[in-house]
Amino acid sequence: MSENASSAPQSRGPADHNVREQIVEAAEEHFSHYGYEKTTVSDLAKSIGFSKAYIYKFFDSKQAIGEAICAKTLSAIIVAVEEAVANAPTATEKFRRMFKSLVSTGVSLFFNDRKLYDIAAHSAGEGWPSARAYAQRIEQILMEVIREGRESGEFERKTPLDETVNAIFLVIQPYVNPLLLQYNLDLAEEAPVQLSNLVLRSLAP
Amino acid sequence: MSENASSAPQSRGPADHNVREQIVEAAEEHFSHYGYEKTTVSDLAKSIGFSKAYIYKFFDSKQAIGEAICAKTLSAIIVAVEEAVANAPTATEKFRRMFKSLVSTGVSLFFNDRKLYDIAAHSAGEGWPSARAYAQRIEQILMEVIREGRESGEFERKTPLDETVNAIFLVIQPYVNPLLLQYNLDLAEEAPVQLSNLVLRSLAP
DNA sequence: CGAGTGACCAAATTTGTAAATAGTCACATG
DNA sequence: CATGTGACTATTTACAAATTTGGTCACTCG
Repeated sequence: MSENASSAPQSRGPADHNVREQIVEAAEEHFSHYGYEKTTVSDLAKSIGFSKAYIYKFFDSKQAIGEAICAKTLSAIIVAVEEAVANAPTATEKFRRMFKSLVSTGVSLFFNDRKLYDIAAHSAGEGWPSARAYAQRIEQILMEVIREGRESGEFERKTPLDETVNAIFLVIQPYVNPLLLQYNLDLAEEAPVQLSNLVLRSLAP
Repeated sequence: MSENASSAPQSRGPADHNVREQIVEAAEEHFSHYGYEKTTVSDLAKSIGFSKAYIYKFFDSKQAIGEAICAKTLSAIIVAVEEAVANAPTATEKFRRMFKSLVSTGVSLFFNDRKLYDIAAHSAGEGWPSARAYAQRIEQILMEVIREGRESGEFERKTPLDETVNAIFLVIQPYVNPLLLQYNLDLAEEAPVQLSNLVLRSLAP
């Protein structure tokens, strides 16, 4: 939603009409169908009726295309989380729903769009900008929730905010980071509940 | 230290003299040098002067040998943890040291004995008995520490013990499970401190 | 009978090589 | 000049043949 593909409309390569978007669309379809490795740049070019060389006028590399669709995938998760948080009455409940929706969206990505999940996991493993932005946004939302809870008196205020947020971020990391989630799938059901309880206990005034 | 290799001395295969031990010793050396996959059971046999077939009188499979040295590796970590816990005055401090020693021993295994670490990680990923026993023992020690803290009045007593232990186990899991630790190495320094603080806050009466 | 093995097999792994792919560039074309 | 491309190369990948390896068993030897 921020520095995504379709944003930055200013001339970046040659014409800006909509070729870049076409590439992204084709990539999204091919990647989610055949996976990142199995789709070639020529496939993408062919499917939008251009030559492979032209693609490189819009993206520096195949990986850059992967980045674009990875960013799209991850920001869909963020949107789900934002909605979940927005609909919650208290900070306590915001945290619970945030954690839960984060995990369940991730898990459903894993089972329903494995190919896209794999890209996201790879992205997280390599520290691509899309993954960094994702993690950063989550931390940001988390901080807003904690701050709200502190202001409303739900949470304690002694511990430095940064420290609290950082620690909680560490707790949820294994279920939120696509690279790690896949190794914790068997805990995806219980972890959000159990860990929310623990975290909220640690936040008690 | 419990149901390890060299225990169970009763006749298991043919003679019990010390062939089994020789195998384990040779395996430990070869595995840590060349890795599990790169050492063949013929290598092991040759290095102790027997034929490959004879090895199978003592172990059902190559994996069983891997299990044995994996169990040895993991129980070395447990020993370090037990010492750390034993030397701590309070339950609070026991928990801090337990977590810290668990991580630092694991990290040092990763950097100093990568080949052995890889076996442990594989073991954890496949749910081998050695890894299960390791996790179980950690949970057990954790429970003892929490119980002690509850009895001494350091920790709260309202939450069911099982639930508390389970949640804390989930928190430390990513830094304690060899399969996961390797993806969290960059956090190995801060995580034990930050998370200990959070957990102990959640345990406050 | 207990200690120990060579020979054997199916499955996995390595190896060598032909084919495919990411990425570049000089050049069309209107 | 803006839009677009075929042809080229260095590097990967895909694949089949050849080798190795995990595992078994009938057998020897004392």
